Amino acid sequence: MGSKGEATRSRLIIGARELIETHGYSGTGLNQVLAVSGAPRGSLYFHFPGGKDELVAAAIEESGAEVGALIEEAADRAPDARGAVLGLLDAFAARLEESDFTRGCPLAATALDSAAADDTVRESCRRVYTSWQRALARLLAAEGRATAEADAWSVLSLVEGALLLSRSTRTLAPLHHAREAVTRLLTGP
Amino acid sequence: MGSKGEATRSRLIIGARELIETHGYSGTGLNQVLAVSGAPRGSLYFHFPGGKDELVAAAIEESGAEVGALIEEAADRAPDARGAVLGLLDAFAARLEESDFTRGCPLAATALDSAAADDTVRESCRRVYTSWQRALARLLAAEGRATAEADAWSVLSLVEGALLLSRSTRTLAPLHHAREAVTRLLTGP
DNA sequence: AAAAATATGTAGATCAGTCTATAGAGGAGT
DNA sequence: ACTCCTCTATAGACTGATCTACATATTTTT
Repeated sequence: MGSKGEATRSRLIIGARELIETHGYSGTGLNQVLAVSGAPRGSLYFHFPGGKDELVAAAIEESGAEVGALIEEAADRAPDARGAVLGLLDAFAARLEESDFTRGCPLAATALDSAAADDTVRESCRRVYTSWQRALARLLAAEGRATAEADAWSVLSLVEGALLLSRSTRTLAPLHHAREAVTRLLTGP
Repeated sequence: MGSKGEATRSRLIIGARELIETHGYSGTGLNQVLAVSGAPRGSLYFHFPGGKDELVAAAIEESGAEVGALIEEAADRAPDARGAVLGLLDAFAARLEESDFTRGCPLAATALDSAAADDTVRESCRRVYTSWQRALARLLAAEGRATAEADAWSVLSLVEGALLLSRSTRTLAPLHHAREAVTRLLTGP
């Protein structure tokens, strides 16, 4: 495993991540990925014998891990679960604004347009979303919240929906109002 | 304006709606649309000189109007805004389950993967989402809720996020938990 | 030298869009 | 009643580009 090979593999995943986040699975061509990452065609099928599906699945998992780390980071920084979610929303808002509303949830576009398609990619999306929900549930359960599992799903729904609407309307309003909603949801019992 | 022409135009939109809902903008080929609707290629460019973008935009608007009617219908049936949203969630849950988790929000896939596509489609999505938010805001304002505008965005985020997650995980859990969250959000001040 | 990785070339399918030809309906004029 | 004319709509072939995947050859690393 030469470091050169790993570097090329990494560049391919990075390129795929950038493209599928904004254009989804079908909207991303391998030629585009190759152009962005500067890798030759042969390298793609050497590192990802499964072709497009394997590359996209790897990109999804990597993006998922990155957001997972973002959740943990926000949890470390904030005094409680509510603060962690607010921090997460702020981080997403900043990302969305910096990218001129092209980068919201890195999985969403792919999760939706591959839902009826390939099993590999769809399964990756399912696994990543579930891992995020579990991370949130852990935070909520750590505060003794009885409905941690359910609340984690609701909070994740709120965040994902706000990202979708903010990106589509090109306004931070949905994300902004999601802050208030999270505060209300995670206050009290 | 023969009725024959209108019928063909309608069949094209119906076919486009079915396909873009599950595969998004990029994932839907015009050949597929033609095959599903049984219309010849020439008819497509006769009724939609703007090509794919114009057809998809028309499909988005029609789907948007249908969901808008669904909101009004739920509002008529329920005693208050909270009940209306719960009815809407139930309707979406039924739709999702009946379609084996392929049909959630009819716009979402297109809204996300058409970020780079022509402005026509993106603008249609933005307009439809905003119209849904306004419909919800009217319901909330009618009950004297001061934060109707903000709450409408939050509720819509919650619904859209739950649809996304339910479809991706192939479970009704997110939609189910969204019911509880809506109840909590729309109870009290 | 053997294995790992890179570098192109190419195949076959599908893509959106344009082109020309033609069928059908309804009105006008004789 | 009949033909002529026009507009609407259908019908499908065709184009050039692009797509994923595979094949083969070359370079780099161990």
